Amino acid sequence: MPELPEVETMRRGILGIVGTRILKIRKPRCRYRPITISPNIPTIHRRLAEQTITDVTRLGKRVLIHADRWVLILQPKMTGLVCLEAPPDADHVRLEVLLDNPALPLLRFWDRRGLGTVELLEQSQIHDRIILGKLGPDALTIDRDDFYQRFNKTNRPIKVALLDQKLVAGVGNLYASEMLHVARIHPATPSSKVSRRRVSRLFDAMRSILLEAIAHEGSTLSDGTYRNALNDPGSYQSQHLVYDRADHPCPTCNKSPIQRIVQAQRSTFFCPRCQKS
DNA sequence: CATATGTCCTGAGAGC
DNA sequence: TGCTCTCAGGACATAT
Repeated sequence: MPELPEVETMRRGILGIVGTRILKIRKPRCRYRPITISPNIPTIHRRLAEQTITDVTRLGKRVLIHADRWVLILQPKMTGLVCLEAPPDADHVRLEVLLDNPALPLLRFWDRRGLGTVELLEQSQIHDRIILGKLGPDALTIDRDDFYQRFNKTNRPIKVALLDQKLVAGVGNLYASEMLHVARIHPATPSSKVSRRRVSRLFDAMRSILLEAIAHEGSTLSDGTYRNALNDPGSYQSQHLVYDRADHPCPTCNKSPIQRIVQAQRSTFFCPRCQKS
């Protein structure tokens, strides 16, 4: 579930490792099927050991740890976490980075479902291997006109288009429903048929919701999986207007119940009264 | 090219 | 109580 706000919270949570030297990269024994790690651990260790971390950045829903000319890319996907404190449990730790810092001795990549990935690339490979053909502009830096042009070019339902990382990077299933509600747009509307005025409203809703969600350190849903780097839950779930609130009265109009529909095999939540066409 | 569907994975919760 | 079944969804592979 980690989307832009959760991944940005992970990034900010481990910023303190900048300036620290990497001692060792290792994979704890784990009874589950191993996650995808590329290249293999000994190679990653050989390239990163003794290198100093120079920056931690975010690319869409990935966390990037920079050291020398290398970039360690952590992709949490559904249940991945980046932990500086004790992870939720010891069984699902997928990668450990030992650091030369008594205050922050160990960075862990934890992932219960194991769909996440770890990849080490050279800085010079990032554009061709991660951005090109995969990622559009970041949801927090794209400009209003580019946003409109991109969503005007596809006929898919606008909710489905919002999940396409090639259009705009960072939005996922939860925040897509929330921003469409605030923008008062029906999620099934073909994207190209949404008026410029409404797309502009969506742009504003996207920015304000993502920024507010970051301020709340993301959303920890009822399964409790998502945690920040210190193993604390986020609090934006208390601000959700429609997500996972089927049959609850719409908090905006106080009249219609929130409706759940399925689009592209994913749940969408909206108010049929507030979000027409 | 654009769009749609299938797949990966584990644990929580439902239903019997 | 303990079993089986369904579902959650990010991103990529494959199909139409």
